[in-house]
Amino acid sequence: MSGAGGGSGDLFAEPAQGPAPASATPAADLGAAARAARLRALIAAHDHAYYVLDAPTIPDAEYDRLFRELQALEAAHPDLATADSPTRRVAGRPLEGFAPVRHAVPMRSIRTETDTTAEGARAFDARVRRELKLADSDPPVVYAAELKFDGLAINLRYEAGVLVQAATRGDGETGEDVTQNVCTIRAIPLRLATPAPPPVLEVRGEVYLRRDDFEALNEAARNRGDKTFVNPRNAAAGSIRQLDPAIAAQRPLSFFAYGLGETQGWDLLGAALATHSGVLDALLALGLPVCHERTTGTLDDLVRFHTDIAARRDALPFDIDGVVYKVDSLALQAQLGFVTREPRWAVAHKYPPQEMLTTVEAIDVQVGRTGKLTPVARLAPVFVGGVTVTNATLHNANEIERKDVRVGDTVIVRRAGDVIPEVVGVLPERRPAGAVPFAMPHACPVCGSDAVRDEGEVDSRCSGGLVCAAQRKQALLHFAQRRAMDIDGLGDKIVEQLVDAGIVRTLPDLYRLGVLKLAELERMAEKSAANLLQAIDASRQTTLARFLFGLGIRHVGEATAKDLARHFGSLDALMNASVEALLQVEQVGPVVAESIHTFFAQPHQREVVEQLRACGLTWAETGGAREAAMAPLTGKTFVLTGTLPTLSREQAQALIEAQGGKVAGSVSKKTHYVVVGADAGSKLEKARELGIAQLDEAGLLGLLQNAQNS
DNA sequence: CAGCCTCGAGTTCT
DNA sequence: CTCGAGGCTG
Repeated sequence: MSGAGGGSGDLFAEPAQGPAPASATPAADLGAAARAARLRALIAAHDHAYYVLDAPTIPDAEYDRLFRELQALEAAHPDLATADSPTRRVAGRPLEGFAPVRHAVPMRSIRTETDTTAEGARAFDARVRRELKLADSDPPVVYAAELKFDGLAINLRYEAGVLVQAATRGDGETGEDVTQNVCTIRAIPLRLATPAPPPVLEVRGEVYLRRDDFEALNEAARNRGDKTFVNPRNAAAGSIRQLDPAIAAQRPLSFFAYGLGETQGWDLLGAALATHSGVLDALLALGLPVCHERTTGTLDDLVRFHTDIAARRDALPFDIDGVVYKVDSLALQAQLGFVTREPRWAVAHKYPPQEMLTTVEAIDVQVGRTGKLTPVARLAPVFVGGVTVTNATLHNANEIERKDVRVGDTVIVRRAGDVIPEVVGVLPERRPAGAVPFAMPHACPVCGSDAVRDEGEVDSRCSGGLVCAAQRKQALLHFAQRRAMDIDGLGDKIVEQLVDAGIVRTLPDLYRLGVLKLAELERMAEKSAANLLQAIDASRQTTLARFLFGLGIRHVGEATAKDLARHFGSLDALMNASVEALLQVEQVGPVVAESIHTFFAQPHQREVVEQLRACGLTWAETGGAREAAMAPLTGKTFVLTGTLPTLSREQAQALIEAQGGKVAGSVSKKTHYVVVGADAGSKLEKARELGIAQLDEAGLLGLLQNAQNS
C-alpha cells in the first residue's frame, strides 16, 4: 500500500511553487483549494514515509517549505482549513484542563505472567488449551507475539476516516481528552489511508519516546537550565498531559498501534480480519505505525520470541517492559472471553525490571589513584536487572547538583545495557523533611589535605599526593595490576592491610616484604603468603612498557607507555628526556610531555625508581626509535575482534607488537588490518564499511611469518 | 579551527 | 563500557 496521499507516482517530486497571493480572486480561490488539498496529501504522504515506513522521502527543508506554504494558504483562506489538515499539528490554544471521555469499549489491562523466564509462555499456552478443552492430540494454538511498550496507552477515534478524538486510558472506563496534543504526533495519521473508511474506527496503541529522542530532549532541557525527565515513559506521559499543545508539539513523541476499540463497518474490510495479526496488517495499510518486531506461531515461537527480544532488549531504540502474547484467531478470542476485567486470550510476559526504586542511605566520597574525589551513593539493596545493587557512582559535584540527590531520597536506579548501575533521578515528592543538599568536602576524607577544584574543572582532587593513604593504596593496586607488573594475589584487601599496618609505604617496600611481615596480617596463612612472595618475586622480570605504565604517571596509560618504551628504548633515556624530546614521540603532545617531564623532575620519584632497580627489577632495553623503525610491522595498526581459534587476545597482541605493529581498540580509517575471530561483532561491520583488509588467525600468522623473513 | 580518533581513567558485581 | 580530554588531520 502506498501512503495517505493516494499513491500517484509523482508525489515525492512536486515542483516548488510559491504561496498563493493573499489578494486572491474567486478564480484563484478554486486554485487555492486544489493546491491546499494537494499539499495536505503530500505532507501526509511524507509523514507516513518518515514515521511509519521509517524511510524519509524528502529533505527536512523541503518538507518545511511545503508545510509553510500550506499554513500561508490556510491563513489567507480560513475556509480552506479542514479537520485533517497537518497544520492542526502545530496549532491549538492552551487548555484549562482535560475533558473526561467515556470509552465506548473499556480499555482493559492484561494479566501479567508471573514467571519471568522464557518458559512462562508454557503456562499461558496450558491455560488457553485447558479453557478451549483441547486434548494433547489437537493441533497447536496459533498465537501472535508483540512487544509491550513502556509508554502511555491511547485510544484514537476515527470517524469516516478522520481523527476526531484521542483519549488516555484513565481507569479503563473513563479517560481524558488529549486530542490536541495527540494531533502533534507526526506518526499518527489525521486521516486514514483508504478511499472507503469505516464509519467508526477506534485504534488503540502506545505513545512513547524513542531513547535517542529522550536523550536529545533532556539535553536541550539541560542547556536551557530546565528540569529534565527521569525516563522516556515519564517524558511521554508528561508531554501528553501538557495543557499547552505548543509545548507538546515540540516533544518528539512516537506511536505504535496494537489493537482496536469500538468499530462500525470495520468488518467489511476483508477476510484478513479473522486474526489479530491480520488486524495489525490492516492498520498498517491504513497508514498507522505498527511495530515490526512481532511474530505469529505456536508455543515454541513464543518462547523463541521472548528469548530473542530479551537478548536484544537494550539495543531496541525504545524501552519495553516485556512481550505480549495473544491468541491470534479472533473467533477463539471470542470463545475464551474475559475473566472479571482481563481477557483470557492475552498475557503480558514481562522481563525483570531494569529500573527500581530504592533509598539513598549515605553519600560517601572515594579517593582515586589520581586523587580524584568521587561521590558514591550507598543504597538500600535492590534487585535490578538480575543483580543486587548497593552502590552507584554519582561521578562529581555537577552530576549531584543536576540530579539533586540527597541522603534519604528515594531514587530510581537503572542497570542498562552496560553493567554499571546508575542513579537515574530522584522522586522529589518522597523526599523526607530536612534532607539537605550534598556538598563536596573541601578536605580529603582520607588524609585531610585540601581538596581542590580547579577553575573550569568538574572534579575535585585531594592535594595530598602519596601522603594520602587512599592514593598510596590505589597506586600500589595500579602497579600490581595484570597489565602492569601482574602481581597475582595483591588485591585490595591485602593492600588495605599492608598500608594501614604501615608495612608498605612505597612501591619498593613491596620488594622488601618477608614471610614474617606477612604473617602479621589477617587471612594470610603460610601458603598464601608464600604464593604472594613468589608472585612479587616473579614480577621483578618485566618489560619497560609495563614498568612505565605501573608507575602511574598522569596521562600515561598502557598505550602511551608502550610508545614511550619503543621510542626511547631505555629508562635512562626517557628520564633524562627534555620536553622537546618527549614531543617527538607519536601520540605525545604538550600536556602529556609536560606531565612526564614533571614526574621525573621530582627527586622523590627518581628515588623510587632507583630503589626499584636496586630491588632487582629488570627488563630488556633496546636502542630506541632507530631500532624500532627497523621492525617489519612498524606503523601498521591492527584491530582484534571475536575469538580466535587458538591464540588468546593477549597472545595475538604480543605477537603483533613484537614485530612493531600496534593493536588498537576500535576500527577507523587508520586501521590497516582487522583480525577476525568467531562471533565477531560491530568491529567487523565497521571494517566492511570502510573496506579494511581482514585476516583470520591463519592469515595473521602468515603475515607475521612473512614479515619476519623479509 | 573543527571534527575525528584514540587513549586514559573511573566504575560495579560475580 | 562510557565519558572526556588530548592529539592529529584536513
